[in-house]
Amino acid sequence: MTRTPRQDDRRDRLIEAAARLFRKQGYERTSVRQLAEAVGILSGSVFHHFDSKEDILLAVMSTTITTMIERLREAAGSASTTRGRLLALIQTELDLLHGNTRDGVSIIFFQWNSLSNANQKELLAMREEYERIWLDALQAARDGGALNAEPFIARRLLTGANGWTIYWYHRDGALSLDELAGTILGMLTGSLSRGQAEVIRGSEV
Amino acid sequence: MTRTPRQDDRRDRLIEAAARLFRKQGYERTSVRQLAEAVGILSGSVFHHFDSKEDILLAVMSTTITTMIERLREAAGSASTTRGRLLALIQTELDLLHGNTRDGVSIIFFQWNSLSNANQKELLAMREEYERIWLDALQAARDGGALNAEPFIARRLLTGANGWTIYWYHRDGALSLDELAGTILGMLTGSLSRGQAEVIRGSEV
DNA sequence: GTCTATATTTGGATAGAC
DNA sequence: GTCTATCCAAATATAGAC
Repeated sequence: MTRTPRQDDRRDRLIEAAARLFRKQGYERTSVRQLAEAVGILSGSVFHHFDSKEDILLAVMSTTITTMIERLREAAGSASTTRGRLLALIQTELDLLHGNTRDGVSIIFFQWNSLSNANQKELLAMREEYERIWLDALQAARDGGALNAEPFIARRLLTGANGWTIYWYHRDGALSLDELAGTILGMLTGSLSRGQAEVIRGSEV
Repeated sequence: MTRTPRQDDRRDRLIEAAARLFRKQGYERTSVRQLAEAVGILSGSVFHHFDSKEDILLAVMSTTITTMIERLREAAGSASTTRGRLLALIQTELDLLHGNTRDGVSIIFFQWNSLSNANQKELLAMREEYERIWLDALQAARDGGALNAEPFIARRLLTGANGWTIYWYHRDGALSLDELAGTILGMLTGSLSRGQAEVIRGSEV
Protein backbone atom coordinates (compact mmCIF):
# COMPACT_ATOMS: atom_id res chain seq x y z
CA MET A 1 0.00 0.00 0.00
CA THR A 2 2.40 2.71 -1.10
CA ARG A 3 -0.22 4.47 -3.17
CA THR A 4 -2.29 7.39 -2.02
CA PRO A 5 -6.06 6.98 -2.03
CA ARG A 6 -6.31 9.30 -5.01
CA GLN A 7 -4.06 7.09 -7.12
CA ASP A 8 -5.88 3.93 -6.23
CA ASP A 9 -8.97 5.73 -7.34
CA ARG A 10 -7.57 6.28 -10.80
CA ARG A 11 -6.58 2.65 -11.06
CA ASP A 12 -10.02 1.56 -9.94
CA ARG A 13 -11.65 3.81 -12.47
CA LEU A 14 -9.53 2.23 -15.17
CA ILE A 15 -10.71 -1.22 -14.12
CA GLU A 16 -14.28 -0.03 -14.12
CA ALA A 17 -14.02 1.56 -17.55
CA ALA A 18 -12.28 -1.53 -18.89
CA ALA A 19 -15.05 -3.79 -17.65
CA ARG A 20 -17.63 -1.65 -19.38
CA LEU A 21 -15.79 -1.37 -22.68
CA PHE A 22 -14.64 -4.99 -22.75
CA ARG A 23 -18.22 -6.09 -22.33
CA LYS A 24 -19.62 -3.76 -24.94
CA GLN A 25 -16.92 -4.16 -27.56
CA GLY A 26 -14.88 -7.17 -26.56
CA TYR A 27 -11.36 -7.19 -25.22
CA GLU A 28 -9.62 -7.32 -28.61
CA ARG A 29 -11.66 -4.52 -30.12
CA THR A 30 -10.99 -2.19 -27.20
CA SER A 31 -7.75 -0.22 -27.40
CA VAL A 32 -5.63 1.11 -24.58
CA ARG A 33 -6.24 4.55 -26.05
CA GLN A 34 -9.97 4.10 -25.49
CA LEU A 35 -9.43 3.03 -21.91
CA ALA A 36 -7.24 6.05 -21.32
CA GLU A 37 -9.76 8.40 -22.86
CA ALA A 38 -12.53 6.95 -20.71
CA VAL A 39 -10.74 8.10 -17.54
CA GLY A 40 -9.32 11.31 -18.98
CA ILE A 41 -5.65 10.48 -19.44
CA LEU A 42 -3.44 9.61 -22.43
CA SER A 43 -2.54 6.11 -23.48
CA GLY A 44 1.03 6.21 -22.25
CA SER A 45 -0.14 6.97 -18.73
CA VAL A 46 -2.12 3.77 -18.54
CA PHE A 47 1.11 1.84 -18.29
CA HIS A 48 1.98 3.55 -15.07
CA HIS A 49 -0.95 1.69 -13.50
CA PHE A 50 -0.69 -1.62 -15.35
CA ASP A 51 2.18 -3.46 -16.97
CA SER A 52 0.17 -4.53 -19.99
CA LYS A 53 -3.27 -4.48 -21.51
CA GLU A 54 -3.84 -8.03 -20.44
CA ASP A 55 -3.04 -7.13 -16.86
CA ILE A 56 -6.09 -4.89 -16.98
CA LEU A 57 -8.27 -7.76 -18.10
CA LEU A 58 -6.79 -9.88 -15.34
CA ALA A 59 -7.58 -7.19 -12.79
CA VAL A 60 -11.16 -6.93 -14.00
CA MET A 61 -11.66 -10.66 -13.73
CA SER A 62 -9.90 -11.05 -10.43
CA THR A 63 -11.87 -8.38 -8.63
CA THR A 64 -15.07 -9.67 -10.19
CA ILE A 65 -14.59 -13.26 -9.12
CA THR A 66 -13.87 -12.14 -5.59
CA THR A 67 -17.24 -10.40 -5.51
CA MET A 68 -18.99 -13.37 -7.09
CA ILE A 69 -17.69 -15.75 -4.45
CA GLU A 70 -18.66 -13.40 -1.66
CA ARG A 71 -22.17 -12.91 -2.95
CA LEU A 72 -22.79 -16.56 -3.69
CA ARG A 73 -21.51 -17.63 -0.31
CA GLU A 74 -23.85 -15.17 1.39
CA ALA A 75 -26.76 -16.49 -0.64
CA ALA A 76 -25.95 -20.08 0.22
CA GLY A 77 -25.86 -19.22 3.90
CA SER A 78 -29.08 -17.25 3.85
CA ALA A 79 -31.35 -20.19 3.06
CA SER A 80 -32.18 -23.02 5.40
CA THR A 81 -33.70 -25.52 2.98
CA THR A 82 -32.23 -27.31 0.01
CA ARG A 83 -34.71 -25.94 -2.44
CA GLY A 84 -34.60 -22.46 -0.98
CA ARG A 85 -30.83 -22.46 -1.21
CA LEU A 86 -30.94 -23.46 -4.86
CA LEU A 87 -33.35 -20.67 -5.61
CA ALA A 88 -31.17 -18.19 -3.74
CA LEU A 89 -28.13 -19.22 -5.78
CA ILE A 90 -30.02 -18.83 -9.04
CA GLN A 91 -31.35 -15.43 -8.04
CA THR A 92 -27.89 -14.35 -6.99
CA GLU A 93 -26.18 -15.45 -10.18
CA LEU A 94 -28.84 -13.69 -12.24
CA ASP A 95 -28.39 -10.58 -10.17
CA LEU A 96 -24.62 -10.77 -10.59
CA LEU A 97 -25.24 -10.97 -14.34
CA HIS A 98 -27.71 -8.09 -14.50
CA GLY A 99 -27.05 -5.87 -11.50
CA ASN A 100 -24.20 -3.43 -11.07
CA THR A 101 -21.63 -6.21 -11.35
CA ARG A 102 -22.89 -6.99 -14.82
CA ASP A 103 -19.90 -5.82 -16.85
CA GLY A 104 -17.30 -7.83 -15.00
CA VAL A 105 -19.45 -10.91 -14.66
CA SER A 106 -20.30 -10.96 -18.36
CA ILE A 107 -16.58 -10.85 -19.05
CA ILE A 108 -15.94 -13.78 -16.77
CA PHE A 109 -18.54 -15.81 -18.62
CA PHE A 110 -17.85 -14.87 -22.20
CA GLN A 111 -14.37 -13.48 -22.54
CA TRP A 112 -12.47 -16.07 -20.60
CA ASN A 113 -10.63 -17.12 -23.76
CA SER A 114 -9.16 -13.67 -24.24
CA LEU A 115 -7.02 -14.37 -21.20
CA SER A 116 -3.69 -16.11 -21.76
CA ASN A 117 -3.36 -19.64 -20.44
CA ALA A 118 -0.98 -18.49 -17.75
CA ASN A 119 -3.46 -15.97 -16.41
CA GLN A 120 -6.37 -18.38 -16.68
CA LYS A 121 -4.44 -20.67 -14.42
CA GLU A 122 -3.97 -17.80 -12.02
CA LEU A 123 -7.74 -17.46 -11.60
CA LEU A 124 -8.68 -21.11 -11.71
CA ALA A 125 -8.67 -21.64 -7.96
CA MET A 126 -11.17 -18.82 -7.52
CA ARG A 127 -13.46 -20.11 -10.24
CA GLU A 128 -13.42 -23.50 -8.62
CA GLU A 129 -14.30 -21.98 -5.27
CA TYR A 130 -17.35 -20.42 -6.87
CA GLU A 131 -18.34 -23.66 -8.56
CA ARG A 132 -17.85 -25.58 -5.32
CA ILE A 133 -20.69 -23.67 -3.72
CA TRP A 134 -22.95 -24.57 -6.62
CA LEU A 135 -22.00 -28.22 -6.67
CA ASP A 136 -22.56 -28.60 -2.95
CA ALA A 137 -26.03 -27.15 -3.23
CA LEU A 138 -26.88 -29.27 -6.25
CA GLN A 139 -25.57 -32.41 -4.61
CA ALA A 140 -27.75 -31.74 -1.58
CA ALA A 141 -30.73 -31.24 -3.88
CA ARG A 142 -29.99 -34.52 -5.56
CA ASP A 143 -29.63 -36.34 -2.26
CA GLY A 144 -32.95 -34.88 -1.17
CA GLY A 145 -34.66 -36.01 -4.36
CA ALA A 146 -35.32 -32.52 -5.69
CA LEU A 147 -32.87 -32.91 -8.55
CA ASN A 148 -32.84 -35.76 -11.05
CA ALA A 149 -29.69 -34.97 -13.00
CA GLU A 150 -26.03 -35.34 -12.12
CA PRO A 151 -25.01 -32.17 -10.22
CA PHE A 152 -21.98 -31.73 -12.45
CA ILE A 153 -24.09 -31.81 -15.59
CA ALA A 154 -26.90 -29.77 -14.13
CA ARG A 155 -24.46 -27.05 -13.16
CA ARG A 156 -22.96 -26.84 -16.62
CA LEU A 157 -26.35 -26.63 -18.27
CA LEU A 158 -27.31 -23.99 -15.75
CA THR A 159 -24.13 -22.02 -16.34
CA GLY A 160 -24.99 -21.77 -20.01
CA ALA A 161 -28.64 -20.95 -19.46
CA ASN A 162 -27.88 -18.25 -16.90
CA GLY A 163 -24.91 -16.74 -18.72
CA TRP A 164 -26.82 -16.55 -21.99
CA THR A 165 -29.42 -14.30 -20.37
CA ILE A 166 -27.06 -11.37 -20.88
CA TYR A 167 -27.88 -11.62 -24.59
CA TRP A 168 -31.62 -11.40 -24.25
CA TYR A 169 -32.84 -10.46 -20.78
CA HIS A 170 -33.49 -6.80 -19.98
CA ARG A 171 -34.39 -5.61 -16.52
CA ASP A 172 -36.89 -3.08 -17.77
CA GLY A 173 -39.02 -5.69 -19.53
CA ALA A 174 -42.13 -7.46 -18.31
CA LEU A 175 -40.27 -10.40 -16.81
CA SER A 176 -38.71 -9.83 -13.40
CA LEU A 177 -35.46 -11.45 -12.39
CA ASP A 178 -37.23 -13.33 -9.62
CA GLU A 179 -39.81 -14.70 -12.01
CA LEU A 180 -37.04 -15.84 -14.29
CA ALA A 181 -35.23 -17.44 -11.37
CA GLY A 182 -38.43 -19.25 -10.50
CA THR A 183 -38.79 -20.59 -14.03
CA ILE A 184 -35.22 -21.83 -14.00
CA LEU A 185 -35.62 -23.51 -10.63
CA GLY A 186 -38.79 -25.10 -11.92
CA MET A 187 -36.97 -26.60 -14.86
CA LEU A 188 -34.09 -27.75 -12.76
CA THR A 189 -36.21 -29.43 -10.15
CA GLY A 190 -39.10 -30.26 -12.38
CA SER A 191 -42.24 -28.87 -10.86
CA LEU A 192 -42.34 -25.21 -9.91
CA SER A 193 -44.43 -22.92 -12.02
CA ARG A 194 -43.55 -19.28 -12.52
CA GLY A 195 -44.31 -16.69 -9.88
CA GLN A 196 -43.90 -18.96 -6.91
CA ALA A 197 -40.31 -18.00 -6.29
CA GLU A 198 -41.00 -15.56 -3.48
CA VAL A 199 -43.37 -17.91 -1.79
CA ILE A 200 -40.87 -20.71 -1.67
CA ARG A 201 -38.01 -18.61 -0.56
CA GLY A 202 -40.07 -16.73 1.98
CA SER A 203 -41.53 -19.78 3.62
CA GLU A 204 -38.36 -21.84 3.23
CA VAL A 205 -40.26 -24.79 1.82
CA MET B 1 -21.04 -19.75 -61.76
CA THR B 2 -18.10 -18.49 -63.74
CA ARG B 3 -15.60 -20.27 -61.57
CA THR B 4 -14.15 -23.66 -62.34
CA PRO B 5 -14.73 -26.42 -59.80
CA ARG B 6 -11.08 -26.24 -58.75
CA GLN B 7 -11.38 -22.58 -57.82
CA ASP B 8 -14.54 -23.04 -55.86
CA ASP B 9 -12.67 -25.71 -54.02
CA ARG B 10 -10.02 -23.26 -52.92
CA ARG B 11 -12.67 -20.85 -51.73
CA ASP B 12 -14.42 -23.60 -49.81
CA ARG B 13 -11.20 -24.67 -48.21
CA LEU B 14 -10.65 -21.11 -47.04
CA ILE B 15 -14.08 -21.07 -45.44
CA GLU B 16 -13.36 -24.37 -43.77
CA ALA B 17 -10.00 -23.27 -42.44
CA ALA B 18 -11.50 -20.00 -41.27
CA ALA B 19 -14.21 -21.80 -39.33
CA ARG B 20 -11.63 -23.94 -37.59
CA LEU B 21 -9.27 -21.09 -36.74
CA PHE B 22 -12.00 -18.64 -35.75
CA ARG B 23 -13.37 -21.20 -33.33
CA LYS B 24 -10.02 -22.08 -31.81
CA GLN B 25 -8.55 -18.59 -31.62
CA GLY B 26 -11.41 -16.21 -32.15
CA TYR B 27 -12.01 -14.02 -35.18
CA GLU B 28 -9.94 -11.08 -33.99
CA ARG B 29 -6.93 -13.15 -33.04
CA THR B 30 -6.84 -14.92 -36.39
CA SER B 31 -4.96 -13.08 -39.15
CA VAL B 32 -5.53 -13.25 -42.88
CA ARG B 33 -1.95 -14.49 -43.15
CA GLN B 34 -2.85 -17.48 -40.99
CA LEU B 35 -5.87 -18.27 -43.11
CA ALA B 36 -3.74 -18.10 -46.24
CA GLU B 37 -1.10 -20.35 -44.76
CA ALA B 38 -3.72 -22.91 -43.78
CA VAL B 39 -4.65 -23.43 -47.42
CA GLY B 40 -1.18 -23.00 -48.84
CA ILE B 41 -1.32 -19.56 -50.44
CA LEU B 42 -0.03 -16.12 -49.49
CA SER B 43 -2.06 -13.46 -47.78
CA GLY B 44 -2.53 -11.27 -50.84
CA SER B 45 -4.19 -14.12 -52.71
CA VAL B 46 -6.93 -14.40 -50.14
CA PHE B 47 -8.40 -11.17 -51.43
CA HIS B 48 -8.99 -12.69 -54.79
CA HIS B 49 -11.60 -14.91 -53.16
CA PHE B 50 -13.03 -12.47 -50.63
CA ASP B 51 -13.30 -8.70 -50.51
CA SER B 52 -12.42 -8.45 -46.85
CA LYS B 53 -11.66 -10.50 -43.78
CA GLU B 54 -15.15 -9.95 -42.50
CA ASP B 55 -16.59 -11.34 -45.71
CA ILE B 56 -14.93 -14.61 -44.78
CA LEU B 57 -16.64 -14.61 -41.41
CA LEU B 58 -19.91 -13.82 -43.14
CA ALA B 59 -19.42 -16.72 -45.54
CA VAL B 60 -18.67 -19.09 -42.65
CA MET B 61 -21.82 -18.05 -40.84
CA SER B 62 -24.03 -18.01 -43.88
CA THR B 63 -23.16 -21.51 -45.05
CA THR B 64 -23.41 -22.76 -41.50
CA ILE B 65 -26.86 -21.36 -40.84
CA THR B 66 -28.10 -22.87 -44.07
CA THR B 67 -27.00 -26.28 -42.85
CA MET B 68 -28.47 -25.70 -39.42
CA ILE B 69 -31.89 -24.88 -40.84
CA GLU B 70 -31.81 -27.89 -43.13
CA ARG B 71 -30.86 -30.28 -40.37
CA LEU B 72 -33.32 -28.91 -37.86
CA ARG B 73 -36.16 -28.99 -40.34
CA GLU B 74 -35.41 -32.62 -41.12
CA ALA B 75 -35.40 -33.44 -37.44
CA ALA B 76 -38.71 -31.69 -36.86
CA GLY B 77 -40.28 -33.65 -39.69
CA SER B 78 -38.91 -36.99 -38.58
CA ALA B 79 -40.88 -37.18 -35.35
CA SER B 80 -44.58 -37.71 -35.07
CA THR B 81 -45.19 -36.77 -31.45
CA THR B 82 -44.68 -33.53 -29.61
CA ARG B 83 -42.27 -34.95 -27.12
CA GLY B 84 -40.40 -36.97 -29.73
CA ARG B 85 -40.02 -33.88 -31.87
CA LEU B 86 -38.58 -31.90 -28.99
CA LEU B 87 -36.07 -34.63 -28.28
CA ALA B 88 -35.13 -34.79 -31.96
CA LEU B 89 -34.49 -31.05 -32.03
CA ILE B 90 -32.32 -31.22 -28.93
CA GLN B 91 -30.34 -34.13 -30.32
CA THR B 92 -29.89 -32.35 -33.60
CA GLU B 93 -28.70 -29.09 -32.07
CA LEU B 94 -26.22 -30.98 -29.90
CA ASP B 95 -25.00 -32.88 -32.94
CA LEU B 96 -24.65 -29.64 -34.87
CA LEU B 97 -22.55 -28.33 -31.98
CA HIS B 98 -20.35 -31.40 -31.66
CA GLY B 99 -20.40 -33.17 -35.03
CA ASN B 100 -18.55 -32.15 -38.16
CA THR B 101 -20.40 -28.83 -38.27
CA ARG B 102 -18.97 -27.92 -34.90
CA ASP B 103 -16.62 -25.14 -35.95
CA GLY B 104 -19.16 -23.10 -37.85
CA VAL B 105 -21.94 -23.65 -35.34
CA SER B 106 -19.76 -22.62 -32.40
CA ILE B 107 -19.02 -19.43 -34.29
CA ILE B 108 -22.70 -18.75 -34.85
CA PHE B 109 -23.32 -19.10 -31.12
CA PHE B 110 -20.34 -17.31 -29.65
CA GLN B 111 -18.81 -14.99 -32.22
CA TRP B 112 -21.92 -13.31 -33.43
CA ASN B 113 -20.69 -10.00 -32.06
CA SER B 114 -17.58 -10.07 -34.23
CA LEU B 115 -19.87 -9.47 -37.17
CA SER B 116 -20.68 -5.86 -38.06
CA ASN B 117 -24.24 -4.73 -37.53
CA ALA B 118 -24.84 -4.56 -41.26
CA ASN B 119 -23.83 -8.17 -41.73
CA GLN B 120 -25.75 -9.32 -38.68
CA LYS B 121 -28.82 -7.88 -40.30
CA GLU B 122 -27.98 -9.81 -43.45
CA LEU B 123 -28.22 -13.10 -41.55
CA LEU B 124 -31.09 -12.27 -39.25
CA ALA B 125 -33.80 -13.74 -41.44
CA MET B 126 -32.01 -17.08 -41.48
CA ARG B 127 -31.52 -17.11 -37.74
CA GLU B 128 -35.17 -16.40 -37.26
CA GLU B 129 -36.08 -19.23 -39.58
CA TYR B 130 -34.06 -21.56 -37.39
CA GLU B 131 -35.66 -20.22 -34.20
CA ARG B 132 -39.12 -20.50 -35.73
CA ILE B 133 -38.77 -24.27 -35.89
CA TRP B 134 -37.83 -24.35 -32.23
CA LEU B 135 -40.63 -22.06 -31.13
CA ASP B 136 -43.25 -24.02 -33.02
CA ALA B 137 -42.16 -27.24 -31.37
CA LEU B 138 -42.03 -25.64 -27.93
CA GLN B 139 -45.42 -24.05 -28.37
CA ALA B 140 -46.89 -27.43 -29.31
CA ALA B 141 -45.29 -28.93 -26.23
CA ARG B 142 -46.79 -26.23 -24.11
CA ASP B 143 -50.23 -26.67 -25.63
CA GLY B 144 -49.95 -30.39 -24.96
CA GLY B 145 -49.00 -29.81 -21.33
CA ALA B 146 -45.49 -31.19 -21.66
CA LEU B 147 -43.89 -27.80 -21.10
CA ASN B 148 -44.60 -25.45 -18.24
CA ALA B 149 -42.58 -22.43 -19.26
CA GLU B 150 -43.15 -19.79 -21.90
CA PRO B 151 -41.76 -21.15 -25.21
CA PHE B 152 -39.86 -17.93 -25.81
CA ILE B 153 -38.13 -18.15 -22.44
CA ALA B 154 -37.60 -21.89 -22.60
CA ARG B 155 -35.89 -21.55 -25.96
CA ARG B 156 -33.52 -18.88 -24.73
CA LEU B 157 -32.56 -20.88 -21.67
CA LEU B 158 -32.08 -23.88 -23.91
CA THR B 159 -29.96 -21.94 -26.36
CA GLY B 160 -27.58 -21.05 -23.58
CA ALA B 161 -27.50 -24.52 -22.06
CA ASN B 162 -26.89 -26.21 -25.41
CA GLY B 163 -24.41 -23.69 -26.74
CA TRP B 164 -22.38 -23.77 -23.55
CA THR B 165 -21.75 -27.48 -24.01
CA ILE B 166 -18.98 -26.61 -26.45
CA TYR B 167 -16.95 -25.48 -23.45
CA TRP B 168 -17.23 -28.67 -21.46
CA TYR B 169 -18.71 -31.60 -23.38
CA HIS B 170 -16.34 -34.00 -25.16
CA ARG B 171 -17.59 -36.77 -27.39
CA ASP B 172 -14.98 -39.24 -26.21
CA GLY B 173 -16.10 -39.03 -22.58
CA ALA B 174 -18.45 -41.29 -20.66
CA LEU B 175 -21.56 -39.28 -21.44
CA SER B 176 -23.11 -39.83 -24.88
CA LEU B 177 -24.80 -37.05 -26.77
CA ASP B 178 -28.09 -38.94 -26.63
CA GLU B 179 -27.87 -39.31 -22.88
CA LEU B 180 -27.19 -35.61 -22.59
CA ALA B 181 -30.12 -34.85 -24.87
CA GLY B 182 -32.30 -37.00 -22.64
CA THR B 183 -31.20 -35.13 -19.54
CA ILE B 184 -31.97 -31.82 -21.18
CA LEU B 185 -35.38 -32.95 -22.36
CA GLY B 186 -36.05 -34.20 -18.86
CA MET B 187 -35.32 -30.82 -17.38
CA LEU B 188 -37.32 -29.00 -19.99
CA THR B 189 -40.40 -31.16 -19.61
CA GLY B 190 -39.85 -32.09 -16.03
CA SER B 191 -39.90 -35.83 -15.74
CA LEU B 192 -37.63 -37.85 -17.99
CA SER B 193 -34.66 -39.54 -16.40
CA ARG B 194 -31.44 -40.12 -18.26
CA GLY B 195 -31.07 -43.02 -20.65
CA GLN B 196 -34.66 -43.04 -21.82
CA ALA B 197 -34.01 -40.90 -24.86
CA GLU B 198 -33.85 -43.76 -27.33
CA VAL B 199 -36.93 -45.38 -25.95
CA ILE B 200 -39.03 -42.30 -26.32
CA ARG B 201 -37.83 -41.41 -29.74
CA GLY B 202 -38.02 -44.97 -30.99
CA SER B 203 -41.56 -45.60 -29.80
CA GLU B 204 -42.74 -42.07 -30.53
CA VAL B 205 -44.36 -41.77 -27.14
C1' DG C 1 1.34 10.62 -12.25
C1' DT C 2 0.87 12.47 -16.68
C1' DC C 3 2.51 14.03 -21.04
C1' DT C 4 5.22 14.08 -25.40
C1' DA C 5 7.28 11.61 -28.66
C1' DT C 6 8.28 7.63 -30.67
C1' DA C 7 9.90 2.74 -31.25
C1' DT C 8 8.19 -1.45 -32.97
C1' DT C 9 5.08 -4.77 -34.64
C1' DT C 10 1.30 -6.39 -36.83
C1' DG C 11 -2.71 -6.34 -39.45
C1' DG C 12 -5.84 -5.56 -43.47
C1' DA C 13 -5.65 -4.41 -47.95
C1' DT C 14 -3.91 -3.07 -52.89
C1' DA C 15 -1.30 -2.93 -57.54
C1' DG C 16 0.71 -5.06 -60.98
C1' DA C 17 3.81 -8.77 -62.76
C1' DC C 18 3.50 -13.50 -63.98
C1' DG D 1 -5.28 -17.44 -59.40
C1' DT D 2 -1.08 -16.58 -57.13
C1' DC D 3 2.92 -14.00 -55.95
C1' DT D 4 5.85 -9.97 -54.95
C1' DA D 5 6.15 -5.88 -52.96
C1' DT D 6 4.35 -2.55 -50.42
C1' DC D 7 1.09 0.91 -48.46
C1' DC D 8 -1.29 2.48 -44.63
C1' DA D 9 -3.45 2.43 -40.27
C1' DA D 10 -3.67 1.09 -35.74
C1' DA D 11 -2.02 -1.00 -31.74
C1' DT D 12 0.97 -2.04 -27.62
C1' DA D 13 4.53 -0.43 -25.22
C1' DT D 14 8.70 2.51 -23.76
C1' DA D 15 11.82 6.56 -22.45
C1' DG D 16 12.44 10.62 -20.57
C1' DA D 17 10.83 15.45 -19.69
C1' DC D 18 7.85 17.91 -16.61
